Amino acid sequence: MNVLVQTEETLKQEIAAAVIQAKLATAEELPAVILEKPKDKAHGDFASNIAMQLARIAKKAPRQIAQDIVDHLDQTKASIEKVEIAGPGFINFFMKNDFLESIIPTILEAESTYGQTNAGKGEKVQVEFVSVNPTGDLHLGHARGAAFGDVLCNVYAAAGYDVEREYYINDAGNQIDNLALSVEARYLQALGQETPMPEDGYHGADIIEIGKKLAEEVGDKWAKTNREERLAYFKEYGLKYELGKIEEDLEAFRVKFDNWFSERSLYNDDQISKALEKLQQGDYIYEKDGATWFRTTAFDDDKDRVLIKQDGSYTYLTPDIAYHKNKLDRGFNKIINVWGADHHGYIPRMRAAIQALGYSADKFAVKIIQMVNLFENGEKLRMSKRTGKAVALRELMDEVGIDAVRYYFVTRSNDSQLDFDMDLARSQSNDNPVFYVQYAHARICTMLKQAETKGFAVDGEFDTTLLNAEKEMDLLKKLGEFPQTVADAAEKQTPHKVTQYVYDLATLLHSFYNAEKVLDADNKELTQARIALMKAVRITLQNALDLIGVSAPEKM
RNA sequence: GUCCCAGUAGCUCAGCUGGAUAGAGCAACAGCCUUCUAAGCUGUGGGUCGCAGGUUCGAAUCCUGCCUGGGACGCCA
Repeated sequence: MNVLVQTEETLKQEIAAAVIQAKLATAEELPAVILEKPKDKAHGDFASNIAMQLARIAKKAPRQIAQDIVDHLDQTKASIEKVEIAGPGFINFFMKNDFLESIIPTILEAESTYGQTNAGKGEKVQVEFVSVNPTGDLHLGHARGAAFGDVLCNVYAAAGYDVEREYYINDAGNQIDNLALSVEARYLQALGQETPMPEDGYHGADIIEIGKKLAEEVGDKWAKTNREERLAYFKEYGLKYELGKIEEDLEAFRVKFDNWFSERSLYNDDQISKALEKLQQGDYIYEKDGATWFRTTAFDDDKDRVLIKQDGSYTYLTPDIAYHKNKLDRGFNKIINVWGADHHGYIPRMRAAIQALGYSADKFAVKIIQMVNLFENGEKLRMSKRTGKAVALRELMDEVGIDAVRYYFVTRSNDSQLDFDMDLARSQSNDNPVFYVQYAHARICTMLKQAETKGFAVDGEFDTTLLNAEKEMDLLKKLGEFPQTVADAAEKQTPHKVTQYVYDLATLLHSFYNAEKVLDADNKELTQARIALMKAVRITLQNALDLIGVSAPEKM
C-alpha cells in the first residue's frame, strides 16, 4: 500500500488520541483531523490546524491547546522526528525520513501499476462524452471534451473505479434528415447540377466529399430515382461515412469507446414510451395546447418542457430521457455527462428527469467543458459547424501533434474558457510544457543507458538511506504523493491535477539533475541508490503520462 | 429579465475541505554547458486575488449585492 497515506493515517490517529487524553475534547466533539502538506518546507511534512478548530470547544487559546496536544502525543508511534508550534496555533510535524525509504522499492515493484489504488472500491461509473452529431468533422472544442473525458476515465480506472466510456449517437431526428438533404445537394452539385443547399444544411467540406464520392461510385443513378428512396439511402450513407470518420479521428487521438449507443435503438424496443409511462405514473405529465408536457418545475426547473410536439413528434429531450433511464437501469452508481458549455441550460431539465424516473439526483453529474477560443495571427476565429470553418481535430493533430494537444487541454480546468493559439501550438517551441515533461523522462532513459555502458548494475542492490540530499528528499516525497493525487483527481473529477503533478515531478527531476551527478564512479553505493531513484521517477512519469494519454519518449 | 461559467503578475492559467509570506509557465532582466541531453538549471523584478459588505481566530477560497466578459434561456438538436 501507499506508505505516505499510511504514515498520514497513523499520525491522524495519534493526534486524535492525544486530544482526548489531554481532555481537550470528547471523542464526539472531536472534528475530523485534517493534515495538510505545507507549501513551505520550513513548516514541516504535515501541518495540522486542529488546535484552532478546538479553540471554541476547549475554551483555550489555540497555542496552548497545541502545546497540550504535543505533550500528550506519542511521537515514536507516529514516526515523528520533530514537532513545532507555529503561527496562530499550527502544529508542524517533521517526519522521520525512514518513512520515505520504502517508496522506491514500492514503485519498482509496482511498476506500471504504481499510482493505482482501490479508492473507488470498484464503484461502477459511466462517462458519456464527445457524442457529436454525425453531421460533420470533430473540431477544436470537441477535442477538448474528448481529451477531458478520456483522461477522466483513465484516472477513474486507476483509482479503482469500474469505468465505462460511451458515445451517444444521435442517429435519429431532424439533424440526420438535414444531413440527407445536404448530401443530396452536394451529390447533385457533383453531377454538375445547380442545386442550392438546404436552409439548415451542413456546409462542411466533408459533405462535399460525400457528394463527390457518391457521384463517382454510382454516377447519376440517384438523380433519376424517386426522392424518398434517394434520401433514405443518402441518410444511411452519410451517417456511416460521418461516424466512420469520427471514430477514426478519435482513435487517432487515442480515444476509444467501450460502447457506441445508438439513439435509434431506443425506438426499437419501446424504451421511449416506457420512459414516458414512468413519468406518467409519477404524474409529471400533462397535455396543453395540443402538446405533451413534462412538469420539470416540480424539480426546480424554470419552466415545464414539451415532450411531444403538436405534430406528434418528440422533442430532443424525450429520447434523451429514455437514454438516461437506460443508462441508470444498467446499474451504474454514477453517470457522468461531458457537455459543451452551450448545453448547460439543459442540466436542470435532465436532472428533473432523473428524479422523476425515481433515481437519486446525485447519481447524475454533468461536467461542462467551457469554450475554446481559437486565435490565429493574433485574431480570434469563430468556430461554426454550419459554415465549416472550424479547425478540425484532424488538422490539429497533424499540425500540432497529439501529445501537445492532449496535454494542453488537460492542463486547464474544464470550467475555464481557454485560448488556443494556433501559431504558438504549431511552433513546437519550448513554450510547450509537454516537451518539458517528456524531456525529463528522456533524460532519465539516457542516464540509465549510460549507467549500463559505464558498468553500473541497473537492477542491482541499493540502499535508499543514502539518499539524503534535499533534492532527493523532495523527489521521494513527490513520488509518494502520486497515488493520492490520482485518487483525488478521480474523486473530484479534476484530471488536470495529474497534469499539474507530472509537471511538478518533472521540475524536481530537472532540478535534481542539475544539482547532483547520478553516475559517479567514485561513489558506487550512492550511484546505485540514485539509479534506483531515477528508475522510480521514470516509472512515475510514465504512469502519469499514460493517464494523460501522452507518450513518454526514451530520447528527444 | 432569469440561470451557468469566468474575473488572480504584462499575457495564459493553477490555487485541494477556508490556513501561515498568493504560485507556475511565457514575456523582461542577470548568471550557469572541457562533466549523465541547455527542449535544462539558478536568481531578480512584477499582485488593491473585479468592487463593496458579511460569516470567523483566519477569506483568493464560503454567503449577499453590484460591475465586466462569455454562454444559455425553442413545440431546434
